[in-house]
Amino acid sequence: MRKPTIIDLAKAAGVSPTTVSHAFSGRRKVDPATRERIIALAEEMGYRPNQAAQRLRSGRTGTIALASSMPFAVAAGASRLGFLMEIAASAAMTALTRNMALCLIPPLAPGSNLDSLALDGAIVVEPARDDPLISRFEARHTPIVSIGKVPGRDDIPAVDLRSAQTARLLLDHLYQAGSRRIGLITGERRRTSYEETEAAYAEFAAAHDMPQVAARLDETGGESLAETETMQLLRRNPDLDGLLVTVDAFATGALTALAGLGRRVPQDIRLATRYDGLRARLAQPPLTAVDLHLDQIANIAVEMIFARIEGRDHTIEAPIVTLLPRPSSLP
Amino acid sequence: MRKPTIIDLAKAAGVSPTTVSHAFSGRRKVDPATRERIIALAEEMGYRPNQAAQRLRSGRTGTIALASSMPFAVAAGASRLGFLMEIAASAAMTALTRNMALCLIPPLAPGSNLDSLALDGAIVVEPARDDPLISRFEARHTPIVSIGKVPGRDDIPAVDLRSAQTARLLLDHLYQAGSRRIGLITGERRRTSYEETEAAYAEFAAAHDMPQVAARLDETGGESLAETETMQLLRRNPDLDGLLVTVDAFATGALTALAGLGRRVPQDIRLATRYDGLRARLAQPPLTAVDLHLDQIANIAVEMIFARIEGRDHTIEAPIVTLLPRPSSLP
DNA sequence: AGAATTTACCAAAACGTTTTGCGCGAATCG
DNA sequence: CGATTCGCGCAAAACGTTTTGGTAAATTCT
Repeated sequence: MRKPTIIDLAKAAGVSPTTVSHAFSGRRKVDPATRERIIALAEEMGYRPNQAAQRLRSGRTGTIALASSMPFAVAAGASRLGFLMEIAASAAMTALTRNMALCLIPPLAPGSNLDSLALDGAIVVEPARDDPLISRFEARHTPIVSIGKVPGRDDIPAVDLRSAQTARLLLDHLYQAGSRRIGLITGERRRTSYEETEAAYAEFAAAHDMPQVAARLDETGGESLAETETMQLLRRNPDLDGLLVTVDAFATGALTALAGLGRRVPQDIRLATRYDGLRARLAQPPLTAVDLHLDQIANIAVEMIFARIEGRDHTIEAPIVTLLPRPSSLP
Repeated sequence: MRKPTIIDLAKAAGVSPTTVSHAFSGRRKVDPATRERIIALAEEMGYRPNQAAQRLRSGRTGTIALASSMPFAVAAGASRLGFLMEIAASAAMTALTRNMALCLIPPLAPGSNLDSLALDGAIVVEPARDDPLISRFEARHTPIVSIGKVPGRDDIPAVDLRSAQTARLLLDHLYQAGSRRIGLITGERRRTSYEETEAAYAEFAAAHDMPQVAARLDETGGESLAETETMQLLRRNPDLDGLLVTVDAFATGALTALAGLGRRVPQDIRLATRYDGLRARLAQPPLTAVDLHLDQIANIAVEMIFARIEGRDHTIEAPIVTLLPRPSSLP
């Protein structure tokens, strides 16, 4: 009573294994009648092609990597959660439906064993300009799909995170909520989301005749760095009445700073961030954020890397982002 | 310039593929000298055994499942994070070092495609008594390791979550912080962690001559259910000055209720929970919790399922839990 | 010294697919 | 009507391991 093989199925259907294979793969014509008979019989017998055999034959490994260059302190943190894990959960599920396994790659311990594991493709999350992750995979000829464009690399397929649009959405919202002097805090590394946000901010500032007050923080600094830097920022620019902070850990750090300075949120100064994670939602007050639809993004990334592995080239539009207004910026 | 195979390596070493295989697996004696020569040569040529071939030959799939019976509302939530993901992240990494892929199994959509995917083993997270997940895997003869014992099933290998000890730790702490009337909130499903906590609570109550005030909530109810139920609990037992809430989402719900009732935390009533997630840490005030060392737990579970798959039976002690006192229970 | 055992290795047969080249009858073409 | 194409199907050769049943030579036993 072992699992039926393609041979068992072929015998039962009175055809050769070849025909069964073609019936499933569609790589050659088979008579529609026989095809249906085979499919039905397969269903009945509970036949599933053996993956190991398929992979051996095809040379594929059935594994795709999910890698992030964000330092753990931000990407995963002491609690190992957030942005990356949210993507991982969705991507893992979608990969499953494709009979692919998703491997989480730890943030690049230098000279790590990354070379030892065989991969069909890699999904890279928010890479920075000249990110070593990218060159690693390229050196191995591993197909890449990026979540968030790779700065300066339009040739690498990516799921757009729509950061420019996100920034405009948040800035317009802060403006409508009454803010006239808005500051910006992003990260130091050159990621597309920061660059687009900064550009949108510059444009917004110009359009509203607003002075630019911006800071870039070291991502490994986390909440505490954001706290001290926000303090300084407000000391130098006491008239700030709005703050756009792209990284959620920075945003909660900023919130602490504001509380320390005695600025009331949202009455004196309004605060908004990008990623709608637990941090944003549980903050006091809860932070206005944007629904990036990360689950869909993750699925799209998997579909795209899958297409890429198969040699097809398939670009899928990223979902539209939507604003999630919360007390941190509401009157 | 394709990847060297065992045959290439055998030729280079002047032996047969058989010998190379044995040199690596150690399943038969080979001359130590030749063995070393082979290993060195393998290193030099960059030989890695082809996994697909190994799996085809051995009949293994190289995939283990990570499954939870907790409803998404609690286990993953709108943000898909928490307990489960924390385990997933660690387990995935450890699995990687074993050349195994970890698959996240979605919480059992009834009649789902679970049967379709081939698994070498499954790690089940905090199963309940008579959990359908368990019977599913057993029906398929898939080896199981449970994180948190399976109630009533001492025959299934498990990594103990030490819930009895955890409960005692928290109860003693609350007592030392001044609480004399402590209430308990757990979940409805019969999970070992609840059962052990309840037992420890009963024992503690008896020892301290304290009346028992306990509630079990529907896990799908989440924060809002916990809020209303906590209200009721306190209305009926206004003298409560301590609360042990095992599920973090319930704990934050309770916190909201307490605020609504005008009870100050920790002055009037002290609160503690079990899982030290983002929720506990970000709550206002931050919640006293316990470090379960989930990363280690996850690794242990992977090691155990791995041993189990290979036919060995290997039990590894769970790490000792440690208290994380926070303002929710500190004077 | 001959028999029995151990050592060190090898050849060949799986494992379950997919792919390639080929055959054969039927349909189409000039 | 002969020649060509097309549709449908098959046999056999990979893909890279591990395992099993061997065989000589070296060692040990009696």
